[in-house]
Amino acid sequence: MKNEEEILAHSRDMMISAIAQTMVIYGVTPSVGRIYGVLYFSTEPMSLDDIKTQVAMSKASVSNGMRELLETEMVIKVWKKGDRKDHYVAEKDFLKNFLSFFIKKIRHERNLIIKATEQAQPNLEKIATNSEDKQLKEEARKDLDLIKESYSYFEWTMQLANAMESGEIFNFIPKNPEKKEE
Amino acid sequence: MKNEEEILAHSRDMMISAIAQTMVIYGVTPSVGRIYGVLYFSTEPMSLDDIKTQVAMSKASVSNGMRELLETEMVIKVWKKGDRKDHYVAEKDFLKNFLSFFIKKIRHERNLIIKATEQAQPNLEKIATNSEDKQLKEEARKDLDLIKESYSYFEWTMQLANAMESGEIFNFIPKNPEKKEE
DNA sequence: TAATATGTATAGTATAAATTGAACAATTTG
DNA sequence: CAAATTGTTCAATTTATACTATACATATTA
Repeated sequence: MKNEEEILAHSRDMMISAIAQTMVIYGVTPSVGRIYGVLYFSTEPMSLDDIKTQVAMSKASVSNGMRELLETEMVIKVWKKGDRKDHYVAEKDFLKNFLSFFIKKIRHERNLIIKATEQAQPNLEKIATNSEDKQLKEEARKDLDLIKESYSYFEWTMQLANAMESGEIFNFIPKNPEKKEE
Repeated sequence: MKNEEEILAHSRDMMISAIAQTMVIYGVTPSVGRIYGVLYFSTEPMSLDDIKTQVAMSKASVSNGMRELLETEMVIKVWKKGDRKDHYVAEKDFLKNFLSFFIKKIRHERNLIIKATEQAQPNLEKIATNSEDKQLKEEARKDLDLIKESYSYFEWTMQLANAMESGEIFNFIPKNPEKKEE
C-alpha cells in the first residue's frame, strides 16, 4: 500500500498526462503539453531548470517548448526578484486558452482561403464571362459558385470568432451558471 | 501567355492547395487534404483511380487517406451503377464539416480529463479530508480546486458543442444572413 | 471455376519531426 | 575583467509518421 505522498504524486501525474493528451488536440506535442501540465499544478512560478527536472527533458527542449507556450499565451514569463532565472506561470483559465486558440485558427483558416481566392477569382470571372469555350465557361462558373458558397461559411465562422473575442458569446452560453465573478 | 484551360487548371490548383493547407489545421496531412480538395471541385463522383492520377499518389495512400476522410464524414461513398469501382463525393458543406469536427474534438477533450479525474479525485478527496500531514492536505485541496474549476470549463464547452449539434447555435449566429433555405 | 478487377493490409523505405548535446551569446557577479 | 550562470541556437541523432510497392483477399465476370 502506497503512502499518501505517493498517492498524491500519482494522482497529479495522471492529471498532467491527461492535460498533455488534450493539448495534442491543440497541435502541440505531448512533451510540450507536459510542460504546461506541470506548470498548471505548480503553485509557484517555475524556472527552466525546475521544469527540466520535473519533466525529465533536455534544457533545449524545455526552452523550445516554452517559447511555443509563450507564443500561444498559454504560459507567461514573470520576474522573481532576487533570482536571475526567468520564471514561468501557466495561464490556468482553460476557457481563455481555448477561445484564443480557436479564434487564431479560425482566422488563419480564413486567411489561407482568402489569399488563394484573391488570386483565382478574377481569372475565373474572366473565363466565366468571356470565354468562347462553353465547357470551360461552365466549369469556371461552377468553381466560382463553390468559392461564393465558401464565403458564407467564413462569414459565419468569423462571426463566431468575433463573438468569442468580444465576449458576446457569453450572452448565448453564460460563463458561470450559478456562481462567481469574472 | 497561358491559354484559358491552363489558367482554369492553375486557379483550381491554387484553391485545392489552400484547402489542403486549411485541412492541416484540422489534423490531416496535406496529401489527405489534397484528396479532399480534388473531390471538392469535382462535379462527378470519383473512383480511387481517378483520384490517384489527379493527386499523383500511390493507390495505397489514396485508400488510406480516403478511409480517414470517410471516418470524419468529410467524404461519402456512392455507388455508380454499371461500374464496379467505388466512387466518392466530398461533403461540400464546410460548416457541417467544421461543426462535426469541432464537436468531436470537444467531446474527446472532455472524456480524456474526466477519465483521469475519476481516478484522481477520490484519492485527493481522501487526502484532503483525512490526512494528518498539513502540507499534503493543503496540496490535495489545491489540486481539487483546480479540477473543480476545470469542470466549469467543460460544462461550457459541452454546452457549446450541444448547441452546435442541435442547431441551436444558429439562433445566436444565423446561418445565412440574407438568402437561401437549408 | 478460371481470369480479371478492385480495394485493403503488410512490410519496407523515405521523409519529416522531435529531442538532445555542445557551442554560443548575453548577462551578472565577484 | 575573468568566471560563472542562464537561455538560445545549431548540428546531429533518434524517433515517429507518411508513403509506396508488393502481396493478399474479395468480389465479379465470362
